[in-house]
Amino acid sequence: MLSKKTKYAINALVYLAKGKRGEAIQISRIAESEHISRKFLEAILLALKNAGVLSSKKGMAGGYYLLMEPSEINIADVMRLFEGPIALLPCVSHKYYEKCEECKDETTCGIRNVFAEIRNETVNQLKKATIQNILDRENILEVAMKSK
Amino acid sequence: MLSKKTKYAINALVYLAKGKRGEAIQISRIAESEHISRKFLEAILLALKNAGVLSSKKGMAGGYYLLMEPSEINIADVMRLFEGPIALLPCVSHKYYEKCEECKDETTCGIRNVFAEIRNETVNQLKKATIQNILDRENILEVAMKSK
DNA sequence: ATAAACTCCTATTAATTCGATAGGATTTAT
DNA sequence: ATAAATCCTATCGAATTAATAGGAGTTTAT
Repeated sequence: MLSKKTKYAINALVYLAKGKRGEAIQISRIAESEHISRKFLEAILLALKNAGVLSSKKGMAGGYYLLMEPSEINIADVMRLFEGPIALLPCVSHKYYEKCEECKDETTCGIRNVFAEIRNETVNQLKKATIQNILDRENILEVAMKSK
Repeated sequence: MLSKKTKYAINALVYLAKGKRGEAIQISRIAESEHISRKFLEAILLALKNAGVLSSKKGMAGGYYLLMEPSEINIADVMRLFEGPIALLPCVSHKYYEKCEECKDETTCGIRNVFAEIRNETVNQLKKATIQNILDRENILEVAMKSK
């Protein structure tokens, strides 16, 4: 399961993507709308900023705004930022590789082989899931529900 | 990432599947071979027994043995047993469903829609990954390495 | 200039989960 | 009987997660 940090990050990104591009939005507005602790969200937005996803404007009328296009922000990257590796085993992670303590031979390990495949498919899937993709689905679903 | 519990469970299952069917193998033998704390492994095997994957024989010359076929034991079920839901959000879990605290409308939530798809594909993938599948891969890999 | 309204940053805390350990009860082959 | 195994419950320390606190720094309206 996703940690609350990751979930809140996605909520905030979707919220920002729904607003006007370039317009700075204050932490407290997002926190209120999405029911997130303001101080907790503060740390999350800061991390997204340091990762280059968001940018911010300080001072009065300041706030956060998207730096990347919603179509370029994907769940895989957001998850890596807040949860660490997507791979289920350290020995199949690209960015956080670590040898399994007592693996006799990595090249012939069936477990590793299976989990390597799982990792690859999962990453592909999570990369396809962008913020833009989420917005598009929301629109489709809303239209579909109205015509019911 | 998988917890050590889940990882150890898979290691133990592969170990048991490599041995003779029906033969009871002691916890300490598995623990030694796979470098797992004996007491910790005890709890893991007990859980697998209660889940109907393993069975055991008490007393002298006792131990654990597979109750299910290696081709019927899949990673999805093992993960559910030790990690809980496979879904990344509670609102898209089948077996552990929970409403998201502040979701205005579940039927039009784009986030939910995306993560529902991710869940389905992930479950399919993890169900295909059986213990038998791991053994098969190991054999293939070993043959391939020898001919190098 | 100054005060208000923001972000930025570090530290702390409370609660939960994870990995491991301890010890005795129960069962069974010899 | 006894030795060797599983069964079961309880506990503990460490790590992680979620949240809070407080103030330093920055910008802007007035």
